[in-house]
Amino acid sequence: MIKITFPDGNVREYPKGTTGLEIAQSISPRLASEVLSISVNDELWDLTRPINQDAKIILHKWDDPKGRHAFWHSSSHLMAEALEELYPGIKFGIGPSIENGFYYDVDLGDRTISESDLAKIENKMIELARQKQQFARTDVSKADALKTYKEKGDEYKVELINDLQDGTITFYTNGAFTDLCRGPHLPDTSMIKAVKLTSIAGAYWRGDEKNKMLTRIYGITFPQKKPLDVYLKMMEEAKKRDHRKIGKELELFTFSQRVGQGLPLWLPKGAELREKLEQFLKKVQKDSGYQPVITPHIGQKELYVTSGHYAKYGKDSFQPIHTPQEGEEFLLKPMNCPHHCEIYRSKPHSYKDLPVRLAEFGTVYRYEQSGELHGLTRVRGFTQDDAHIFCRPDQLKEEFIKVIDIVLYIFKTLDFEDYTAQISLRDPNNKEKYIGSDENWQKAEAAIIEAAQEKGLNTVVELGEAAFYGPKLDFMVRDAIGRKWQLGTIQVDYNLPERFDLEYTGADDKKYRPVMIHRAPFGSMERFVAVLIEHTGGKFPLWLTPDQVRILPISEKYNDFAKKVLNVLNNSDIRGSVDDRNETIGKKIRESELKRTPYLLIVGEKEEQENKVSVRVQGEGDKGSMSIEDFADMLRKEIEKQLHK
RNA sequence: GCCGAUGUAGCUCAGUUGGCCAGAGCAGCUGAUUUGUAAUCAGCUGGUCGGGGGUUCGAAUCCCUCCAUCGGCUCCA
Repeated sequence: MIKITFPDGNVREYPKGTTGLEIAQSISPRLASEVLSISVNDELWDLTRPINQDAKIILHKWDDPKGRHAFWHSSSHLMAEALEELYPGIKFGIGPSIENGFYYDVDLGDRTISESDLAKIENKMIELARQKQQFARTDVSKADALKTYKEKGDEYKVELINDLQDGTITFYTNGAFTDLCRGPHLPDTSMIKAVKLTSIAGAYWRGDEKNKMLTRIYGITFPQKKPLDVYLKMMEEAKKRDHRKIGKELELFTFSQRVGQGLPLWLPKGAELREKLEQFLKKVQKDSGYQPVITPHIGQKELYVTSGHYAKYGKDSFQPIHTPQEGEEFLLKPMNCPHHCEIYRSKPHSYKDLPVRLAEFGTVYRYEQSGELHGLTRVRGFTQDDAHIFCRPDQLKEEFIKVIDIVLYIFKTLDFEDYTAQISLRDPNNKEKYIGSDENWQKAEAAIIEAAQEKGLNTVVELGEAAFYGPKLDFMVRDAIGRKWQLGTIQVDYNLPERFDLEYTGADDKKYRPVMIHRAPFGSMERFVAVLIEHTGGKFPLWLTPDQVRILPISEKYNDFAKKVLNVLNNSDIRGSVDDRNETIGKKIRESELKRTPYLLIVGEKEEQENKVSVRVQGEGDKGSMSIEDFADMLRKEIEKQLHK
């Protein structure tokens, strides 16, 4: 007998060689039908693999990423089996599970697959899944594994196996398909009930553009039909919320081929929205001791040679601007930090002055690869809500915490309730990629980790994701339909103060080096507005929305009264407009509803006589009439509540 | 930058195997109507079919090339 320890600490005895599936069956048949994979002593296993020693186990179901991982990984093998049957001789790269589904990279030789072939593959997958094929695991020696794939002529698998250690190699077989795989897999294919192949794309073998481009087929599967429908609905909803679509509908921003790729043009409504966001953050920053500064859009090449950015990004940036003066070169600024360093240098600093917090909504230009550009989330000219904090090393953690407070205040105000913080540290095995001393890196990394802990942030640590000059803390938010976005960032930098020879005088009259913090709570105005659009579906909070109120006269006879109402509202700092067109009230309502104007005021004979307005709330309908003052008061209270005043 | 797809009026889209002056709805303009909670009616204007080149008696439709957009890959100071 062996002892099995459950997550709650319970211990039960089972015969040696018991499988995860049998353990699940011993608890309840229902659990056995739902369980997808098992952790055995923190290692992810197949449910059908015999357990021969005492072990700590966790059973993973669909609600657990480790359960879905097995499900989608098995689905990827199922798709491979279908592909091999439909396209004999096809070669396989890798086919992992991903956050939402799975993919497989395949080399089709001379053949091609298009979107229209996907249904055929899906049907084949369903057909094979119904055969209840078992996933059989076999240990193979490296020599045998190589032999198998050399005979099959699959050079990709051969390359993968060459990198593996003998004794750790396993194959999995389902039906006619055998694949090199670490597992784990489902007991059999019958659990895969709903299949959707979502897209086809090119992907380089091993992500290297020097290698051959393989065809990547993405898909997602579910244990029932219903969650697939829910998923497909969610995808549709995401399409509806696409900021590029809503940005057009609400006339927030546009692009022009003639102006150039990735260079957004902010339309009046969008500019107004963006301005509100800026004012909001400026107020918060003023209260937190930041000092606004303004710097030019270009700087001498020397500036970026000093900062080190020229060496690293010069080739891939907008190229230098030349002047009539021979040899003179300027660069469009790709970041604001060097300018701010020069501001710091403009006068001597005492330890008593620190921290110095310089803030600027600074527009920067980066030559992103053309294929990278995407709506407002990835552009070539954008405005950072940037600030640089110069502080003493002993102030670092406290300053870091203060920045976290600002970020969290913003998230709270804009209803981003679900967020995590990613701590990006350097890759300990690849230290030469980074600049700065070991000691400084350790200090900075410790300060970030401690600050995040003290604020009780939900964090994940990523090694190798740090910037080349320092570690960072990035905030990832989930929007209203569950998608993840990276927003604010806080970065520690020991490098630029060194390069710009920044200093302050200590109490002992000696010179010291300040530490620099880069931070942008929004990230960039462009990206933040894009995420905000997708999060809200274009229904912005009242304080932020460009048009808070639209006044709709029943007919032209009441235009004068409508203008009077608008006047009263304007005097209460409420933004609005009158729809004085010669249109029916039904049409005016429809258009304003589609523009997502939060409040519509309908005014006609009745309202004019009683000096009242009829209120209609966007998406909710008629709310009856009230006096203009009461309405203004209601809006004022709503805005105060949104801004936590 | 790489692979693949797409590009028709301000917007959303039709345009059959290459064949009469390239269509619709919305928007816009003009007129009628003066409206009570999601589209009033009528008329009109508007397109070198992404740009350039080619094949053909004839090209939105076929070919080449450039540009842009979309889906990925790589990248993201």
